[in-house]
Amino acid sequence: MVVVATSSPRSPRRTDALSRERIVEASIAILDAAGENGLTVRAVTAHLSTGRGAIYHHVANKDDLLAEAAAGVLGPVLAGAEGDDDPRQAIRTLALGIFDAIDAHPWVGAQLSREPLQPAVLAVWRIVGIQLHKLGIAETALADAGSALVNYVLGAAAQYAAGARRAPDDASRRRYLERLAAEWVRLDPHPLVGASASLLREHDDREQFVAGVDIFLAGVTCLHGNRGPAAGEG
Amino acid sequence: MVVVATSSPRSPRRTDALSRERIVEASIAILDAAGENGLTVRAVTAHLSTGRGAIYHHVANKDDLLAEAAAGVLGPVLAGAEGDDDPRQAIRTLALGIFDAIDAHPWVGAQLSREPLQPAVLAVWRIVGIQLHKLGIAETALADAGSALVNYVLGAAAQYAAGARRAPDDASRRRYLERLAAEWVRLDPHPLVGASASLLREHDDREQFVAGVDIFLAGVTCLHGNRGPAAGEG
DNA sequence: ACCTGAACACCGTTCAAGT
DNA sequence: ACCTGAACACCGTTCAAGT
Repeated sequence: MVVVATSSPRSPRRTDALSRERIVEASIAILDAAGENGLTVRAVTAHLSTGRGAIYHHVANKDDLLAEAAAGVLGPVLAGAEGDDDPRQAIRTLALGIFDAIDAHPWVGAQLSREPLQPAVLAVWRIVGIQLHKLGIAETALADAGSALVNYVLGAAAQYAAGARRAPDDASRRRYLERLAAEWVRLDPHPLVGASASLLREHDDREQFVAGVDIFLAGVTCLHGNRGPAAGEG
Repeated sequence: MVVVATSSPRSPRRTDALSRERIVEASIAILDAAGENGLTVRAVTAHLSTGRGAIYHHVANKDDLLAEAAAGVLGPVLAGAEGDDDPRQAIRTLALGIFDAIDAHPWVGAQLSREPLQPAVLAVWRIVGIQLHKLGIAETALADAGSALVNYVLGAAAQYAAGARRAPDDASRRRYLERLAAEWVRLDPHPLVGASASLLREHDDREQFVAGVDIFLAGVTCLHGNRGPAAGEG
């Protein structure tokens, strides 16, 4: 995108002139600071020092605003995720990029699960499809594996983000997990629950997330074994 | 739960007396008929022919109402999902039960991704954990496999529900997929996209969903191979 | 063409007043 | 104790009036 500057020596124009970009930028700032409930048309227009109705000249409605904000966050992540030689590594990189973006902007998680047609989600489908194709998966198996992987990545990232929203810093996260573990064992005397609860306190969301990606990759490889002997099917 | 009836011959009381159950019941009916945006305190109280403030004697707030409604839908599904001999089959049954519940009540999908601590979600964790334990998975591997599976099931079901919300009946679903496939190939000339787009038109959400569960189970089995030779790790 | 801000038709929640 | 419904403090969106 080329920006042509007017060549006046001291620019008389302020950084004015509402635009879709400026509106989306302000929305992202508000969402990060105040969460999804904090995003109101009044907050956006106040942030931009303009009238309440002004944004409707550049954006259809609030849903559009939210979708555009999510695309603004994920755009760079998705743009940088195509060029890796090893398909497995490319998928891990993409998944972790999405995880980190949602971790930094938790409201993105809910937004991605809301609208399957939005461009950012379609881009994820595309990248996953290409990498799985490189692994030798095709036809229905490709569709099944692709949807499984995309749904896991988007679903899990949203799930972790929901937790992160409730516990923004490390200390509150520790308290949160402590409370969850305690309530867990209180509700359920099953010995397995006790063991899981103590693991819960120490686990790392990001590592667990990518472990899930690896389980998927192993499953895909196993079922359509292009590497090692295939496992039997029940 | 035992209901004790007053023994008057012609009951003078109507089916009155607001209760948490009646309020949740009305909320589910409204959510099914009008979607998540249709659930307003005014709609609920009108449906129950009472004052706007009445429900606050039985329910904390609107979030509480929504969580309780989701629990009301999933309760029976989760209660019936514990007793199967084959762990893999038990997991498939649970996953499909959740899928069908969300398919019938799409608003449940978004609700499950919103609050990780809600009882219904904890019940899913519990059941999945027990079944994976039966498969011989333990410790960190159990935590990783459990979180992967739970996140896939909840995430995927929510994703499919988001699609179903936009295309309630068969005809509109066909049009929806047709539009998506067309736009897909228009945006992206990659040959892989063309093949995927035609598969998209014929695929069955439910079958694809359970295929994802199977990929997961295969991955878990492969990585901690208690059946057949384990695949190597890169 | 773009912006303003009052006005409209809604919300969730509270609370004095009733029974 | 439970219910009522007016009142409060908000919303998203529209639109005549301005520049």
